[in-house]
Amino acid sequence: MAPRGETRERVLRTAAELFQRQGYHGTGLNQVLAESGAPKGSLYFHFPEGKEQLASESVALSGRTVGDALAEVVLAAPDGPAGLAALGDYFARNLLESDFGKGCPVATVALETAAESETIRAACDTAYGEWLGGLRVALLGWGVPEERVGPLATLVLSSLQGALMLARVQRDVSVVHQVTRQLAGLL
Amino acid sequence: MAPRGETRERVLRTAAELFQRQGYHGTGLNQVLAESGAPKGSLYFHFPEGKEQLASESVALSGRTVGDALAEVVLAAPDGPAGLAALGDYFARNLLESDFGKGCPVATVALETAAESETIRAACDTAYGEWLGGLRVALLGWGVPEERVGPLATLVLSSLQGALMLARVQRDVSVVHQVTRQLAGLL
DNA sequence: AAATCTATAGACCGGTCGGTCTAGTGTGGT
DNA sequence: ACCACACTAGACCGACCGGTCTATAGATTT
Repeated sequence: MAPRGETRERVLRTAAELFQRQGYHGTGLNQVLAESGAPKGSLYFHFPEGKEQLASESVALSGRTVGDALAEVVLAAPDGPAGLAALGDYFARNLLESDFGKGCPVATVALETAAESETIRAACDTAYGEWLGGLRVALLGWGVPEERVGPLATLVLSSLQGALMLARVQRDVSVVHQVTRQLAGLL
Repeated sequence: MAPRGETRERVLRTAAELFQRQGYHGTGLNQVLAESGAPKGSLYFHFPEGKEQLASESVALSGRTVGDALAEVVLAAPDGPAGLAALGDYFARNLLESDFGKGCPVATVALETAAESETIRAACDTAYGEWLGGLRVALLGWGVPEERVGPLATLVLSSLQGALMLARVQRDVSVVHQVTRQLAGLL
């Protein structure tokens, strides 16, 4: 038998990847099970509240994973413009490597379920809240005046999210760089 | 019998509304049929390529509808800041009136299907292209220098799209206003 | 070694999915 | 009057949906 918690994590990671690529309603539990190699019984043992719980935890996991990666990328940058460029590069690379299959790991599920499942909506809200917090810290570190940090972090997150979506639609990452370059000019 | 084309349009309008609220995979054809009062045979008579065609045309319709409304709102504005504020107000009102059910009529379907259906992806791309074109014209009219118009229109569209998504997730329109206010400061 | 608990395993369920098919109905042309 | 044609109407299909259930295997405790 597999070690404690191993199956749970494998299922969760598979689900996170599929939800990111195909969205909530576009991803079937059977597919998650097939790709993770787990039987149905295990799924409902580890996630007794079913698909909703699986999606909530997937969003939380993705949010944390990407949030950590972003923090690393951003904190390594010497100044604001470099940091924003690194941010854009990070997402652009993910887009290209997945043939535009993987944009924001939260956005698709967020839009699909915001009005349908309070649980998932809250998980998405939390994930974005964490990113916003990280952005504020980074902006402060780059010398942005304290009273501008809040709105600016919001603007950066919004435009990055929009750019990520447009890039998938256009199958072209240039919009991401175009946006981050202009954001850099604001600092 | 209903007049020529009447059923087709009723189905299309119902579909557009449902796709906007629930996304592509979250909307069933049976629901579209039930709400529009059409039988299944009519659907496949008017849309022989099925759900994909219905979604493509819905996106095109919504894109045109909202695009026209935006053009009206924006062209009525005396200057850039007023125009951007009007843009934000338009979307914020839609969000509030629908209890955060209706954000961008294209975004959810776009994210869900960009990697899955080339047809729908192209329709979304066209819709956003039209909006971008309208934005460029408006910016030019507000005296933005010609070489800045392209990138700036992209930034406005991106950040507005991101803000619309975040607003639904946060169930709060303030992010929309926060973003349009900062964009206005860029002109 | 017996008992207990965690987790796996997958058959099974009613319901809904997108899509097809055949029959019929109202309308305009001739 | 008749015929085409455009459109309506909904029964029907296999596939798949999320979810439940019972049985069992492996590890852990006593």
